[in-house]
Amino acid sequence: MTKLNKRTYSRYSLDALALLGGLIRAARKERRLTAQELADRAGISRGLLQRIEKGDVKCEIGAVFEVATIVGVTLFEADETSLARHLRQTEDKLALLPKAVRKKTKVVDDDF
Amino acid sequence: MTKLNKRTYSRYSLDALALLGGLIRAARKERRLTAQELADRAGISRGLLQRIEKGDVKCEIGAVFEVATIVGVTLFEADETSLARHLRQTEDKLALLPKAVRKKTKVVDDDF
DNA sequence: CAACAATGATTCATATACGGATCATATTGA
DNA sequence: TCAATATGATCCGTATATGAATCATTGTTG
Repeated sequence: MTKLNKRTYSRYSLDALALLGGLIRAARKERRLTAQELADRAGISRGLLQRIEKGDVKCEIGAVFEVATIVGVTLFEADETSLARHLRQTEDKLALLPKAVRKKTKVVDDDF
Repeated sequence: MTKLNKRTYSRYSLDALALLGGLIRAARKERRLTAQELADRAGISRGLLQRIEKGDVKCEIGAVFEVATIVGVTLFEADETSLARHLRQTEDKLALLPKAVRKKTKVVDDDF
């Protein structure tokens, strides 16, 4: 079966991605790191780093986050401890919500 | 040639990714969206959404950002206009930095 | 300016992320 | 409770992202 489903991206997603790439690039230059050097540190190829800095949508998010972390671009403006705390809070919040979302059956048989 | 290079990820990257996935999941439930519904809106499969909410490092960053955007999880705490402004500022900053990083030639002729 | 290093942009082979299908389990509403 | 639905977790075929290699161009330093 041919898969011709082409994904679409909102303007916001594209801008956010471009911004993230730009921040990484700026941080790398500030630290006077070669593209090759940063790529090596992150365990990726120079080509992939190029695409990341361009804001390419088709990149492993893990690779992008790793590169960002290495050059000090923080995604959540939070240090590790506060990140872990935030993680727990999110988990707690999830515990309060229903575990499955059930859609109402169209026909409402409403005899109180 | 077999490629056996396994990537590594810092604790921070993994936590940040898990947090992002958790935030997406929580936002989805708050909006009472089924996994299938959100996946459809984002133009991805339910399986991929599962991995995204788990914080899987191997996902297209574009897909993750798109899902996050749909449920209202903002990465940069910025609306679109301010995002665009931030983008320009980053570009300006880059213009000030040297375009290429040149390493000092450190090669010492040490054959003796 | 000359030599050299970094970047940008290709191409290609291959590892792999993806969609789709399926099944089991969990959860909800009646 | 029961039936219906959502979720979780597989497996598989295929589209594709990745690494590696290469070349041209740009930028840097001596």
